[in-house]
Amino acid sequence: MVAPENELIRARLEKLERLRARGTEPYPHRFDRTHTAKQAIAQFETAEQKDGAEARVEAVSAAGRIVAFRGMGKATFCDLLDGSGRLQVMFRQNVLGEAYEMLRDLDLGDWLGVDGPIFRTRAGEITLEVHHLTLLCKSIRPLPEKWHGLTDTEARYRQRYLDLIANDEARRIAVLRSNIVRSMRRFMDARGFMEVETPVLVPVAAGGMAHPFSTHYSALNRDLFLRIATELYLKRLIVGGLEKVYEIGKAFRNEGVDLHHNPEYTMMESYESFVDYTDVMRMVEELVSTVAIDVLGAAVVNFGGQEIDFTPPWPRLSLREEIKKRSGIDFLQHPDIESLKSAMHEVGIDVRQQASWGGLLDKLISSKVEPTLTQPCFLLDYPVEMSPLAKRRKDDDRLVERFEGFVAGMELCNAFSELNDPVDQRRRFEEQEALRSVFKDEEKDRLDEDFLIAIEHGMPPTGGLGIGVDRLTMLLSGHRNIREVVLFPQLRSR
RNA sequence: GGGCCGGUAGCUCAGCUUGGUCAGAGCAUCGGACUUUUAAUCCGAGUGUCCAGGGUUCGAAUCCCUGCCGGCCCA
Repeated sequence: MVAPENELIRARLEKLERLRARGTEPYPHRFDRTHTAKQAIAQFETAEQKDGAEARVEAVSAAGRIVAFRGMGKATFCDLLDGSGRLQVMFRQNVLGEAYEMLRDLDLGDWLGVDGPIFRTRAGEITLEVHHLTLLCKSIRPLPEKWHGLTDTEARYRQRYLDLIANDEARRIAVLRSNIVRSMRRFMDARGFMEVETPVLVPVAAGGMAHPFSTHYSALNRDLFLRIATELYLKRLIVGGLEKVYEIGKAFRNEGVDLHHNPEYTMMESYESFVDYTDVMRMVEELVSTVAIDVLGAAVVNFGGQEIDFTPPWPRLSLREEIKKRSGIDFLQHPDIESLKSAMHEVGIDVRQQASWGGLLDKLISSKVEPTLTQPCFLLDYPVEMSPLAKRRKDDDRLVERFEGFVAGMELCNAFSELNDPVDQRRRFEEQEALRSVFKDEEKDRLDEDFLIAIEHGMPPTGGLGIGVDRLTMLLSGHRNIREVVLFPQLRSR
């Protein structure tokens, strides 16, 4: 039993009992709907084009939540909200007779099924004239205010259903995100990739540099981690000969929450045999522009007042050159920690938090280069220290064939020509393990012995990619805050 | 982790500077009128853990301290 915690709920519970007393079932099992709001309106508009003012569409049945209620005595107007949008419906006493009385016990928030013809009112709104109404669900808790809606950020995140009811933008983002994911799948499938699923619960949180969540599997009495990447499992499949695979799924990072980070986030990773990172670059720019056109109808989007154009090709920028251009520092000239640290200090970067060479360079990139990358572009050729899974360049073994895609100052994706030399891979993992024991506060990749055994069997040349679905949704929806594109973002418990 | 801002009715907010008719408004709700309204309108009514706990005071939504939750900025 719901406690009648206040006047508003008590009043609704009374109505609920009144409805039951009059023989109305407030929670029926099903309803036959012929039209969504959008379809009903579209069909009427089509009829109007043919018949003009005489237009009428008969026998429509629609269903939705009452989100506005305008009673005028013997006539009443309601707005019903369904998954497609709003539909105004009109009730008249002389049409409904006894059934009109039910309106007294309806409230904003109730779900209603209605049947009747569609017409256009004097005020010009396409409206369903209700000949028969069915209560589909009685709501006993009041909705947010109709005009200002729900603006409290915390309530919008904690009770996303209210946000979805009250705010068109919340619905738009949810639908957009779904369309983006569908479009990505279609793109990958069309290119001959197969979608696979790999474990979320893993014995080693490898394949990236992040602090993992840990858990315990009771049946096997074994500690496990939530994956931080799908990379190493997908590459095992490449070893197995699946050639072109991708996975869209959650990865987890046991780290802080900010504008661009949620502890669980969605990535698409893909691996393609026989290609290198230049092929992956072409795929990424095509993927993103195709998805943009698919979901928005254009490859140009407005993001925070700036026009961002995803049309390929995106500029390929050398990481080394960009850093030099923005800070004057050539990282190849500073191969040791102290030298790099003092060079960074000289250009005004706070280097107190970073201890390792890779950590410092990462900071240099994020403070001097990333903010300048507004239009889509790729940064190429990272130092081997920060990229233990990528293949070295043929012309310089201090650098690897790796790129990251940036848009609006935000990292969108990360990709490389995958390292398939098992001896070098083992050495790189060992270096990461060594770095981690020295720099305990910094995340380094972890050695995954099973993965090493896999690639010792031979992995073909492979181009791999990881692209953030949340980030892409932010870019295409125009929101800077990841919490706007995640339906249920992580919050502190209350 | 640091700084700043916020938390008052179901929702959106005012009140806090200057402690004392300050428990307020609009929407929503309740009662009444109204058969083409659309933030419907008109008449009348009731809203409450003022985030929590402690302190100062004759007296605290208001001042002080601590905590919780959220936002923004920085690290």
